[in-house]
Amino acid sequence: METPDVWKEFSGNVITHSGAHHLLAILELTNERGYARVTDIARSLEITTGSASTNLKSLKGKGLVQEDENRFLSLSAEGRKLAEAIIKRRTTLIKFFTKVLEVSPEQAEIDACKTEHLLSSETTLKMDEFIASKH
Amino acid sequence: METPDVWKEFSGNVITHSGAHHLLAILELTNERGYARVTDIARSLEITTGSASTNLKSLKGKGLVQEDENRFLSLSAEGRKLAEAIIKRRTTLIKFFTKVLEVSPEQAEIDACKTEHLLSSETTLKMDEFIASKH
DNA sequence: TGCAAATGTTTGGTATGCCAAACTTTAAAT
DNA sequence: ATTTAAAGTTTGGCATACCAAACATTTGCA
Repeated sequence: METPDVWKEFSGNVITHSGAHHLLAILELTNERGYARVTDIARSLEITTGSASTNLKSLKGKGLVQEDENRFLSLSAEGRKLAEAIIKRRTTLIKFFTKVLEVSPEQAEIDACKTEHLLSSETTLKMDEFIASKH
Repeated sequence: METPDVWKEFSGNVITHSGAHHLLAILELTNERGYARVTDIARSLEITTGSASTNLKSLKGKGLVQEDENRFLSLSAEGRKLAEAIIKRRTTLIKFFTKVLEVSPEQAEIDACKTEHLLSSETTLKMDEFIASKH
């Protein structure tokens, strides 16, 4: 039978798919180019600057993103922690899907991308341990 | 670097989390009680009948849900196929998480619920094969 | 038959998240 | 210095998806 308390947890996720990718974009852009502006993030995610501007305002409001006097964006400590956790999850997922399950790299990337912000730390940790012990 | 064509696939899913659970509710209710009305689905998912009514109208429009002259709802052939595929995925995921990864049953259920409509058939098939070969 | 309860729909509100287009601001280049 | 280009924000529109509350319909019982 349905278990409503479980299915409704979907909407209670700490970060949305879109939000997660904005954080990742900031992290990657600053690592690769040294800076991340609204335009850079919009280009990276292939959305309009208008959408990026609105989304980033929301992330700023949540204390995950900061902006300096020259409009350069960066992650707050909390945002950075979140982004790094997601990257860690993605790496684990892709490794697990391709190495353990022998899923094609293309599909593994898509599945990892769709679920990296949703799977619990318990499950990804267990995947990590599985890889470590058997491979 | 970001791969926007991949991250954007999230929104291109065939069915949303909410939609999936409406289909599952219809399937389970008809199996267990023989019928499914708007009220039954709303109660099952713990949403208002107003929300259920609107959501089901949309699913009817997509040809996944049908309604007879007495307002009893049922799945179309396509809707049934989709719902059964999701149930199959959920079963596989829970089994894989608990048996292979040794994730707690509670967390396995939550993670399965969050990702059952998102993971590709390739990945879930590989999980199935893994369970079959090693357990 | 007629009214009350059950069932179902609609409306207005909130929130996310995308777009296009208009607008403002900032920076650069002649 | 003025103009043009780049960068950023705001607005209105669309779609999903929830809610509460008002409204409509149907059903069942007295």
